Amino acid sequence: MPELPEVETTRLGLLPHLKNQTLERLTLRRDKLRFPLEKSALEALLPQTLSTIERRGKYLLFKLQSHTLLLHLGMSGSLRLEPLGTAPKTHDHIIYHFPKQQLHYHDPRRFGSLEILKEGRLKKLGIEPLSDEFNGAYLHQHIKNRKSAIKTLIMDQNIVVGVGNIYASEALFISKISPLREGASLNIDDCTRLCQAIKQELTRAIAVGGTTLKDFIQPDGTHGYFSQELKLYGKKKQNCPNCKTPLEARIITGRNSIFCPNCQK
DNA sequence: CGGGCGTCCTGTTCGC
DNA sequence: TGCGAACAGGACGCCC
Repeated sequence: MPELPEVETTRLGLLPHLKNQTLERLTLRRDKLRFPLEKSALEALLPQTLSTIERRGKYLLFKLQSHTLLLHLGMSGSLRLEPLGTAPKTHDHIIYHFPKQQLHYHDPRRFGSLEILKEGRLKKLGIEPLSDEFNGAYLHQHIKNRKSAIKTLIMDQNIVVGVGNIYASEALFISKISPLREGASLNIDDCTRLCQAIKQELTRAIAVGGTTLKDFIQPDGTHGYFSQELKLYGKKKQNCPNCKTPLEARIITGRNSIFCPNCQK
């Protein structure tokens, strides 16, 4: 479930501990995650200093001197710092060894990935949702000829990155737009409201995540999810928090989608 | 290129 | 109560 806020919170939690530390080696405990792990190529790169950790969409970029390691958490991935010598738990697939601690990549469903960043790998990604470029005009331009449901379009990483099923549903609820509407049916004003809602939700979630940063270095690996704040997620069969109409659940492009048929038009 | 769907996985929740 | 089935979900590949 990591969407942009969880990835950003992870980045912010790790950075003070790992910036400018030497990544001495990696332990790869399986041959593949989502993709085969490039074992020999990864081993050949190390040791190297980790200069910083950046984020692009839902990807974490571990910047080494000569290369960048690209990590995606998939839907069940998490990272946690552990003392040197800590034994891996079930589903800890990768261990990053640093001089004073080790970083465990944990991912029960193994939808995540680790690869050496190659030229062009991220070139199709859309813009960052928290950038100034992401606004009503940009969104309108990119969806005005599209027949797909608006929810599918804001989750399309080629248009805007970082928005997954949870925050897409929340943002549509806040902006009172039905997730079922065709992209082309939204006018500039709809797009502006939706952009603002996306930015607001992501920003709030990062802020809440920031208050629970310590969780990322706890052995349980708990994330700073925003779950108490979510208005719809996990609430099928409940009533709209605004108007008390029963919430509706529909599958949109294979994703369960919850919305209020009264508030969201 | 757009759009729809299947696929990868396993822990959790659901329904009989 | 206990069991198996369905579900959860990001990104990519495939097909039309």
